[in-house]
Amino acid sequence: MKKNNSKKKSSVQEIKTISGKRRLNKKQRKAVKYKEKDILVLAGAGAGKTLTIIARAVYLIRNGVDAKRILLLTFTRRAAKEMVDRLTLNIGDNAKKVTAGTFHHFCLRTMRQMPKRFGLKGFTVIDRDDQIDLIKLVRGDYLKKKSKLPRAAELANLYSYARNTNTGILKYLKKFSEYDKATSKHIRNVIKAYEKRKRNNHYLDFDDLLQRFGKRLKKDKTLRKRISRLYDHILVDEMQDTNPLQWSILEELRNPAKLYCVGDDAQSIYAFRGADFENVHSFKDRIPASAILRLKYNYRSTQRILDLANWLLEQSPIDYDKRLKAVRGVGIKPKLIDFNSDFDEAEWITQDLWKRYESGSPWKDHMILTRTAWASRTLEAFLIERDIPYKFIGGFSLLQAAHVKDLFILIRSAASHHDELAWIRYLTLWPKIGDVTAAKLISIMKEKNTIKKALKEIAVNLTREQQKIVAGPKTVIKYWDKPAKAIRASARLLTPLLSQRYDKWKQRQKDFQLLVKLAKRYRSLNKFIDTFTLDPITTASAKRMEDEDVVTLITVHSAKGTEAPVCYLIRVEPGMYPYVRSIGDEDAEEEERRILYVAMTRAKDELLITRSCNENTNTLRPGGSRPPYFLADLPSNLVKQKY
DNA sequence: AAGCTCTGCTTTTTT
DNA sequence: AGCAGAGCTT
Repeated sequence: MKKNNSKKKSSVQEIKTISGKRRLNKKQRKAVKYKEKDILVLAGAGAGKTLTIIARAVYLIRNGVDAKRILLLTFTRRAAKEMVDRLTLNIGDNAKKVTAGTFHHFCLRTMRQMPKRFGLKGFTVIDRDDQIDLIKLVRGDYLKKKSKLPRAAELANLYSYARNTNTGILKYLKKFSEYDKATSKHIRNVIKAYEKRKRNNHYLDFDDLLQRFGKRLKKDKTLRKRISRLYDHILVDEMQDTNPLQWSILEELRNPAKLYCVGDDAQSIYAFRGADFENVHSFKDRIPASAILRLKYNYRSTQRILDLANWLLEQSPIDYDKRLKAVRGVGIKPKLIDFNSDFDEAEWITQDLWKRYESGSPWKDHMILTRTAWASRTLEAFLIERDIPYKFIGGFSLLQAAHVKDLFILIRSAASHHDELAWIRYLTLWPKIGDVTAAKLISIMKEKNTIKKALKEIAVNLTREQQKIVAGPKTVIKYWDKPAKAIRASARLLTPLLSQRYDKWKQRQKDFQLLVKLAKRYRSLNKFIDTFTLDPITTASAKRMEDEDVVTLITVHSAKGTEAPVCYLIRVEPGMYPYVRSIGDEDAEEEERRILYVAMTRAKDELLITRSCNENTNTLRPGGSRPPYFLADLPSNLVKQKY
């Protein structure tokens, strides 16, 4: 198979990357070739976490491990895809045999393969928006009982957080929230009602994917054996972002397979999702026989950039024990540039981008990092106006656009007449039908055991003009195995309705053509729906292909694991770092520091920090006291400041 | 009683 | 841009 000159097994010295070959250093090689059972590789930003995880897989496969027996778990879909691409670069098509994906993806896949073993029959995966919609429905019932309740989105957050940390909801509320006892109980009741409704509809929300999987494996020893025996090696990326629920899944999977985890506690920025860097700190306590290896050298950035990042972490009360050392040399000092408004800021950035482009650097060498999707709106408008090609990553996805959701909901309603959420939304699209009528029709449909009978039954209850309502799902059913056709037909049917409902219709309609194009890749609508629920494609990234020469506009959270020669951090203002909503909560504020740290350490050669400190940002707190701000006491020698 | 429309308010991060 | 709630129309 693979030729080996020496008798020794092949060892990995070099790994191919998009930008060329990378030689592993001694420590990295040690990690990659680790023979004993479980290992945790702790590495600072840019120290080659991804590189070593790829190298590990390559090494294993070259030394005879069947690629099928490697499970590679990542945190985001993007990371999974990148890993597979990089693996392919090194070992070719064998890479496709590796099971790679997010925790959610892996759990869903396995449960779809053997639903009965997990106590499931047909089920629909619902995303966060659906979850909120369903909570809204039950929340409405409880609101009548005349006491206050948090909003649906807040309820979803509380519930999700409690589950991801394996905590009961009441216990969680007592510990981490300000709600009094009565409200807490009220909240619990709403959640119980939500769970019941969810069961009746055969829905699984994102957390169910993990929880159901983990629980079943724990209970059913035969099942645990069956699944855990499929893998010899489990590679886990971004270990610091795993939460207790995910850890419990790893516990079930990890024997006899060996664990190889990489992480960095200074980059833990998903606490809001229950991420717990105890999974990193307590690794050795949980698995006493394990090894921990630290990688110190930074291969990404130049030292001036790291000096600033190091300074930021040193300001923290937490000792991260992470002084990043650049291998690449001193480099250019980061720039800090002040503007009067976000308009001036956006204008300057677009000008700077053009200047760089015209002097020969491609668009794709530039990344713009934003704390929130919303905060980059001004800049986005400027990018469009000044004809700078860009893609947006993070924030809103294509599926979240109202009109796309409407179309999806039609397809889902055709999939099952028990899908309450889909039917409510679909029916209320039509004139003269509000939630009351919709609820009536849905209860009529519930009685029937096939969708065809259900459709017939509601047709009887509709006026002549309203017969079109049933035509929608009927058409979709007809084209079930031809997703592109089904979507085209649905779009045609909905257009008269939707064009009235939404302005800028022409722009929105383009998304439908995009969907048709995407749907062509799928053989049936089932797969299409699943994929889109779990991996929502963002509008901008769907429109542009991966390697196109475009500027990347990205939320810091999505940017983890990526890099670019030139990085702009925009709106680095008081109220943004730390973000206003985190102010007052010590842990949350500290997480904000790590977010800024992640942002800074994305830059390879140049880091440009921009901000506009106007009246708005200075009056964030009533009484005029200044909010905490990470760059408040920035030593002037660390950056080159401009006005 | 059900549906519709207008207005003002808020706007994190992701699977 | 989307949501909740008030008030208006059918």
